Amino acid sequence: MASVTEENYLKALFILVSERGMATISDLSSLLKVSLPTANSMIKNLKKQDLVNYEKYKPLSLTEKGKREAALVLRKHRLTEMFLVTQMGFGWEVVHEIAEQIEHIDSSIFFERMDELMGHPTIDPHGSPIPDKDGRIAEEVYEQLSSCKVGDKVRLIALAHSAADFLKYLNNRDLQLGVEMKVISVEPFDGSMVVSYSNHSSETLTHPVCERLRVELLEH
Amino acid sequence: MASVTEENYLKALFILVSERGMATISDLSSLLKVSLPTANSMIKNLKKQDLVNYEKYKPLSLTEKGKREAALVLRKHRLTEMFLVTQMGFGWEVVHEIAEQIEHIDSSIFFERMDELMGHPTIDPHGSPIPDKDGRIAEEVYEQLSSCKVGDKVRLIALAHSAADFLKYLNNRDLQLGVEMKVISVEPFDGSMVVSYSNHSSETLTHPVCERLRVELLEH
DNA sequence: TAATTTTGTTAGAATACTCTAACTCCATAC
DNA sequence: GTATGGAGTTAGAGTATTCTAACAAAATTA
Repeated sequence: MASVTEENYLKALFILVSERGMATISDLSSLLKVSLPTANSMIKNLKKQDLVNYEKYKPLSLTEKGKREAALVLRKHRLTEMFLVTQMGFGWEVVHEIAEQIEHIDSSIFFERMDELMGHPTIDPHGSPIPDKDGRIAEEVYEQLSSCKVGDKVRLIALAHSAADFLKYLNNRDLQLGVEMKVISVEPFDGSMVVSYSNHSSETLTHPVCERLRVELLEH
Repeated sequence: MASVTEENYLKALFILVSERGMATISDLSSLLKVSLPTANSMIKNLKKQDLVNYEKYKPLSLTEKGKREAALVLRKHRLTEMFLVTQMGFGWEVVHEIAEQIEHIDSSIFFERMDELMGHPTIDPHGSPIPDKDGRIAEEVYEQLSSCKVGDKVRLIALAHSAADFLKYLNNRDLQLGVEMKVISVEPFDGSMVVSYSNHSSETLTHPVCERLRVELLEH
């Protein structure tokens, strides 16, 4: 079985590829905060195990085997996050850190019991899909809030990132998954948006925020 | 902070010393299933960090600092075992394996929340005391069943070991913590005992089993 | 296209943990 | 009291993961 380090590389690769369509060694190196040669040699190692496709100077991808391994780690991560929120009462802004560690626990009964206790959830507390036991994962087909137009009514479905700072920012504005929002105006210069929702009649969100909010279009 | 490996050495040392009064490098080596030279060099490393007292060819002990570190790992282990049993519905025979991994998670809020959700338990599912946040641990003052005499009435309070095989053996005989037992007879030859409890009127327990059952004397 | 910057690679080394082989110390048995 | 066996030690090496330094390839910019 893959080591903790290897699992982290596979997971990072999986996330990079699903977010940007591709990944390079320097993407990995900066995401995992290791030097370029370190990432380089780990990639060679993973290639040898038939977990990544790799040719010198070419972009990286996961093999089927690698995808499956990565998705199973992601499954453990997201089940854990959901467990921490729904069963242990943690806020969504703290669970990522803990789940980063628990995702490497090697115990199928532990995660199966979590899954069972929660009634087999399909998304984590940030709206990301939880892969199934075979490593299959639902496509994320949501739009970014930043691509919406003035007048659009949308529902907040998921977040593209789950850094604590970002989640606290949302907490401070009462922005939770499921909230229905209306786009009041869009600033062409910097892409910031003014939106209304619940009892917030006019909240300004900067472009980096709007990019990370994934929404379902209700009407426009 | 101590690495996972270091934590395992400290915990092993703590348990050996509290069970046998002392520990040697070969005790450690066999408990942790590493070679003697491996244990030897790790002990030198721990001595350098002022976690163990060690002089060449002499028995080992933990420094105050080492005891505290070890007790905090044990706290995480035992809180986890209790959580797995009381909050997640696992049997006491499977929790040790999972707790062996979770005890190394570095997150005080995680374990504090466990503790809180369970109402600050003082013992784990096998009757062993849970050290407090400062690493203080209650003395275990119980007797071994093996030291009891014919006619003694006792209550099962704790187990000296928690290997799955042993716990399944107890499960098969409906032996749980709290059960009141009476010593019917003792076989001088091999130290095995016949006891009665609940709806078991005559159950034979071998000496290794009786040694591992910790009891409180009710009357004799 | 030539120059520059970014990205990727190789070489060589450090740290943590592990091992086997070979030797030494020490307690105990005769 | 010496021989012997178990316990402890040292030396030397291997694996996994990481780094820096130096160089090469590819992409971008001028």
